[in-house]
Amino acid sequence: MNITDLYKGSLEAIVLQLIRQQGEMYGYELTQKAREISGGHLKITEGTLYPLLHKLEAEGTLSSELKPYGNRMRKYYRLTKAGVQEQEKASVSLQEYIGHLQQFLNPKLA
Amino acid sequence: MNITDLYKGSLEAIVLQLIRQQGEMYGYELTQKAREISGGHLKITEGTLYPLLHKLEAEGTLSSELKPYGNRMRKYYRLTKAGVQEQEKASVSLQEYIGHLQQFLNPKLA
DNA sequence: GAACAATGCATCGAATTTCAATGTATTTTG
DNA sequence: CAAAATACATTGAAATTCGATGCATTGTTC
Repeated sequence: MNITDLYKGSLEAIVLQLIRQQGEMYGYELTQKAREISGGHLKITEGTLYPLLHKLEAEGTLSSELKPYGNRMRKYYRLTKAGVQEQEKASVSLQEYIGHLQQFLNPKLA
Repeated sequence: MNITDLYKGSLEAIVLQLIRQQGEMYGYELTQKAREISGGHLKITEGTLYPLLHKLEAEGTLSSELKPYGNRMRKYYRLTKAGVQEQEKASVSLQEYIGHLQQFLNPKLA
């Protein structure tokens, strides 16, 4: 069991959370920000991130816009209106989840 | 995104944690305890739990003992010596993970 | 006492998720 | 100028997870 494995179920919630905070983000930026905040533990691979972003866009949670940055392109993602709702639900779920994890670790505080 | 999904990556750590606290536990008991502590959110299905327990036993993290309870059998699992080490690592990882999740939710406290 | 829910083990196939590898191209750094 | 970083993406394999199913016992309810 690797600490990296723990993040598996929470990746989507984290991505929505980061985009919400920053307003808009591009893929590579998400991988860097996630790594930074997690103290290096959450290394989102491309094979995980891009399919996830595409799925979220297909579902109508995210919208994207290509913007040139010098000679290369960045694909910026932001939350749609529906996405904001989704993110808010995800945020509540995350907080509950954290609370439950703490219960598991420290069942005395029942 | 369902709150249940969040638990995916942390299932193994939670199972080890519960067995550590209780000394020994059988499969069905684990599903009930997990559900209870998570306020009903973590419903570990049999198709998930039993393969996981078997894997952990095959790896030498858990050992099992069949004990009769009335006319039916319960298969009790406990941590091996190696399993205790594993569990301690998992516990530390879980705490770090929780800390990181809180960072994602509340990045001000950097 | 018959039916149904709960307890207790388990497997199986499908679906989903995730990783590692690979590909292309530009920009920055040593 | 070569290597590392930036930036997009796909693909196939591996791992995980779910839902359905199966079997047997025990407890509850009508």
